[in-house]
Amino acid sequence: MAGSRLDPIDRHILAELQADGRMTNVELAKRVGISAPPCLRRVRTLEEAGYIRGYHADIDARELGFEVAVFAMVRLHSQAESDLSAFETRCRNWPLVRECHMLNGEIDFILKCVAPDLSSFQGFLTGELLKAENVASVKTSLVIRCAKDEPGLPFDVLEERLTRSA
Amino acid sequence: MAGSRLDPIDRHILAELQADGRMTNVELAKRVGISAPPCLRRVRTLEEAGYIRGYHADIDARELGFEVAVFAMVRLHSQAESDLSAFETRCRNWPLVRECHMLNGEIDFILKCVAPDLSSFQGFLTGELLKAENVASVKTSLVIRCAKDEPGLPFDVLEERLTRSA
DNA sequence: GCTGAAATCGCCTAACG
DNA sequence: CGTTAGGCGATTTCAGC
Repeated sequence: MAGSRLDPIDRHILAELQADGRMTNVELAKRVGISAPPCLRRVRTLEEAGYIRGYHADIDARELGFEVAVFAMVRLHSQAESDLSAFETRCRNWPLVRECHMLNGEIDFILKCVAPDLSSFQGFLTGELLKAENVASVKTSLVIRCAKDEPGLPFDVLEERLTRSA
Repeated sequence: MAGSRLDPIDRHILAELQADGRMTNVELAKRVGISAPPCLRRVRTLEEAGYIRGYHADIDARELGFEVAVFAMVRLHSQAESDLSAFETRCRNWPLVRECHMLNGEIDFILKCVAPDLSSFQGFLTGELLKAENVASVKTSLVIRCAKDEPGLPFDVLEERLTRSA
């Protein structure tokens, strides 16, 4: 099983850094029960192995002036691989699109977008997304309110699985 | 406009910490062009004012053993406020549900879920979500692949807006 | 008010056992 | 993995703009 190449201390490190990515190494070491140098070595290894992709401040979108969030469900005309990846490349270049996931089922892609206000989103929608090549239809849903937005992964679920399979 | 209570240095700090949340304070100070002490004070102020909600390591879900991601579109029978918030509370207690957004339109909520594998997601779907009170229907879409998943916000869009309105 | 300079304290991070 | 130790960063204090 993936994730089991990591020992419990590594998983503990990941869980702590997910919860507080700015924690000092000595604090982290104390929490996971080892001394600072091996702890730092583990963190570096986890970074280089790709378990840790980066560290990011979590910034309040509304406070910063991004008042609207929108999910856009996109259907394409062609689902040929070259057309799919062309659309993905376009999404990566649109700053208002923060996430782009290819889905199974009738919808080809779901996009999570942010914008300062409704009119700037509509500018993007009509001026960019709907005009883009190969886009057949776009259904948008405004986020009325966000009830939960947890950054990472549920480590408790992982631990439960690993102890059960042990 | 929101976000304009911040001066350009504050916005620069936020952008840098969004890009690398583990940057040292002296490096941050160098990048934003002030010395370390006032830089640290600004960071603390931004944290206390709620602009910065936290710092999180970005962990690779697949590497950790979360192989599947799913979007679930949920409709409820009742949209009375007490019923909406009851559903939101349930979502907050489901570890596999990482995001829960209330939407306008025909779909009441969109949930972003992760799971170690399909069968554990289906266990959650049939054992928890579909059984939950007030849930009328759930349409799920598996994420085939993720083309873009940027943490954070597009600061360049913000800067462009602010310079244009200045 | 703000910033920057200096000084202290604590942490980071080698090298070694 | 732990301990030691030297260098650097963090953070307070204080002076200046």
